[in-house]
Amino acid sequence: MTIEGDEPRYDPHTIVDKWLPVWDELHVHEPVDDDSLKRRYVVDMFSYPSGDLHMGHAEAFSIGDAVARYAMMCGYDVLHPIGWDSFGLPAENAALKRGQDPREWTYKNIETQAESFKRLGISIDWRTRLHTSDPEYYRWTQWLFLRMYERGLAYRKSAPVNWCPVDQTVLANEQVIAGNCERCGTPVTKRNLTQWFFRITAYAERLLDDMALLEGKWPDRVLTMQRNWIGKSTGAHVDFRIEGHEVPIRVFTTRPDTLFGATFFVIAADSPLAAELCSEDNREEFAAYVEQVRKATEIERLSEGREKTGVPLGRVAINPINGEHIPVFAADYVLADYGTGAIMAVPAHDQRDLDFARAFDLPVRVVVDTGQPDPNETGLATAGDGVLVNSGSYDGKRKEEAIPAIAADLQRDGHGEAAVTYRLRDWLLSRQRYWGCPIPIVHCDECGIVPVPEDELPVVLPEIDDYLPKGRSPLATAEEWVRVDCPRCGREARRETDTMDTFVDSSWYFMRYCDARNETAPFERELVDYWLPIDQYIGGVEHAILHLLYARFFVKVLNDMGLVGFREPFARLFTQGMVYYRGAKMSKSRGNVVDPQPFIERFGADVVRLWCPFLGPVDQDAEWHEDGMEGMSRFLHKLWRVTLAAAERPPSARVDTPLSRKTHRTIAKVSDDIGRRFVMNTPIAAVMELVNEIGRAPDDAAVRFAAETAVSLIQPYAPHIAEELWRRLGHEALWVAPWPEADPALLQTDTFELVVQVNGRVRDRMEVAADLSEAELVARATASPKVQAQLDGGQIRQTIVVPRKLVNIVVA
RNA sequence: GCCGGGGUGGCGAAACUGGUCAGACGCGCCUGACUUAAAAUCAGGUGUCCCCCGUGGGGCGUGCGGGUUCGAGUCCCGCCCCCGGCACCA
Repeated sequence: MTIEGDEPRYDPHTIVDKWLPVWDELHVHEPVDDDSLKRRYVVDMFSYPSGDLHMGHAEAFSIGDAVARYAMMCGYDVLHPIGWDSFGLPAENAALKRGQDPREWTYKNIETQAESFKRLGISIDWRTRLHTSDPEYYRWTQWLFLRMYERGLAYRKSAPVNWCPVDQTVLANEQVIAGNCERCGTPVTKRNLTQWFFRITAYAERLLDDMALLEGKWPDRVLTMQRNWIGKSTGAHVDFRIEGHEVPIRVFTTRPDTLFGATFFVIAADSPLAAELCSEDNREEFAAYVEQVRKATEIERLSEGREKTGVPLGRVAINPINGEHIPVFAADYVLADYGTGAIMAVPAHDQRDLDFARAFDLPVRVVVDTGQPDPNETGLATAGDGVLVNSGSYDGKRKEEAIPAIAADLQRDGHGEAAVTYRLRDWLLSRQRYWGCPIPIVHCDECGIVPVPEDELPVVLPEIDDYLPKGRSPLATAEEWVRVDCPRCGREARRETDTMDTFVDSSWYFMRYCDARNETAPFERELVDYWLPIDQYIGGVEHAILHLLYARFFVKVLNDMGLVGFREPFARLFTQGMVYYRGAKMSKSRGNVVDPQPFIERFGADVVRLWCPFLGPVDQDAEWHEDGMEGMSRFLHKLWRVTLAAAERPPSARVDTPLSRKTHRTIAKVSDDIGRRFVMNTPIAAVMELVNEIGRAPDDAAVRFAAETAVSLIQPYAPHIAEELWRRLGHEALWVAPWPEADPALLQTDTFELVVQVNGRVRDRMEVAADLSEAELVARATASPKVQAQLDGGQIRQTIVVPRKLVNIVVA
């Protein structure tokens, strides 16, 4: 298997077999943690072990590795870790389908994937390796949960929550995509359940504010998506007294200026408040309505243009600003968990309220004159600017003056105040499934909710026989595990049987990487502060508001706890597009995965690593195809050929030849593309161009230098062939070789091709000296016979000179 | 409906701040070399139409219609189509 000597042909496999063990043995991909070195922390979003890697992974990790290797060659001490997000539903579903233990299935897949990463030659520091389903890891997930609990950031409440009837578990809002379950696509329904939440809403403002730190460093669309998701709106809280009810009911409105136009009052039908307020006479009708609402899926409920429905509650609310009595309804167009779950309805100025008013024949009173036609006639609510009417002493005020004025008056009179509300809701973290991190809580009849003492962590996931989801956690069937002495009073108590959402596991893994084997803490602050924030985080757009928001929240909490010294985890984010195949996103669950392995066997890892990013701009979606991978293989053969030929030539010192100039331009282009622009297809194309030039100019004095440079520049993408060719060029290890630097003097040319235009159309081009003055350039241009022919005696009205580029002559 | 992204050759795509006849690089296709032949490999050509035997020359071309400019794929206005996100959030 020796590769010494002069094989005429490039054989990818012998090269991979030669260098992989060398890299491993010499630990070349582990940082040296030298304080004097500039450092880079490059993280690819970790993988979910639902099977072997597919081309989507291959693309993502090719990009990440190119960034990591480029940074290494630029002299950075690079930490490039790896791990697996190994808890989660698919393992459990697969286990059910095959009668296999979720553990076995998961860890087998992890091994397969790890092997694939190795075969691809990704520059990973394997010492960081972690799996979120290892007790050594989830012990600290539980520990963090308890710290959150102590701070009141983890709590239990009964609320209407999203329920997936197929997966038989609750879901966070972020996991409901257009009314469907994120994982299985089933329409989601609502249920009133007691569940665990993280108080992410307490951080809404800071999550929003700190986006200023990310501006320009994260893709705009991700920031926009997060901003929309948090959904801040400013307005006022207004308290309405309900006749025969002691406590006033508070509503939120963005339009306190329309308070005089409130002609009825609506409470979310599925909120406890509606049931509480319902009068005896209306109870039957109300119960039937709530039943109907509960059964509707989220998708039906949200569909636009749907008839407004609701029932009267037989109650009267009193408008605090004018004492007016208005009827109270329960309806499902008001959401129980946004704002206060109740609204004042102003049909003239809100389309939804107007639709309801027309369905129930309720009065519509215009209180802001916008100059638009009367909503009573058009059926269209008016929302624009205008002047207040029918509003007592506020008449004549403009909308924007009225909003603060009314809010201030409400506050003065104790009926409300200016307020801010967010669309973001608390993060529902408990799941009624087996394969997840157990929530470290004990329920005691005497003491209530009792946290598991720290020294008893981890609460190990018990082994059970039946994983089948039944609407309550399968953990409940592990009776011996559930039964436990209360840590506080010692009486018999029961363990919490819900497990955590996997997004909890993935909210802190990138910190654990820095201290993956720590047995006394989740990580040491010093180590984490050394590497984080992550310099470059790379992953799919699909996590724009799930993982990326949750992780930001976690880091802010840890920062408040003094466990880390930074507020944002990901200084720079790159989101690659998704890889599609046969019209759908490539994924195991859709059954349209393309396995890289056969291609690695046929063409070698380098070709696969080059081909994925070459498919198109990596930030955009791409349709997978393999026509062209062959061409990539041809390119490497050509690189091999021209480099071995160049290796025969004497070393080329700094010479000024066409090829050396091309080489320097290529260095500048590739460095800029990878380092600044973050594009991956064009640097590969640029190296191809250079290699073509080398092939065409085998006798150029700079040929050896050009070949050496091509080998260096391709290293981030094709490290194996690069390493081998580098040695054959007579050098030591490529991984310690510096990234080539472009010589500015050789980027510029002494002459350039001057383009001569007449009236904006190119008529001639000529090679001229670079140091000619503008006047001289114009003189040369006008002297051209072709230009003269075009001028045809006409008057020259203007000449435009673009330095080093063109002269444009404008004639009448 | 609202918010993003996009529409360029037979195909994937380049053109980064308006400036070298737009189309780099790769695929495909065509031609040639090698071969008895084919495959593989290598070299060259390849937007489109018109005049011309050819050399050469000219016109038209970046979803559609306008505009700004000496000059527009790039900027502005108005449309059409595709993809993604959000969607009764008061």
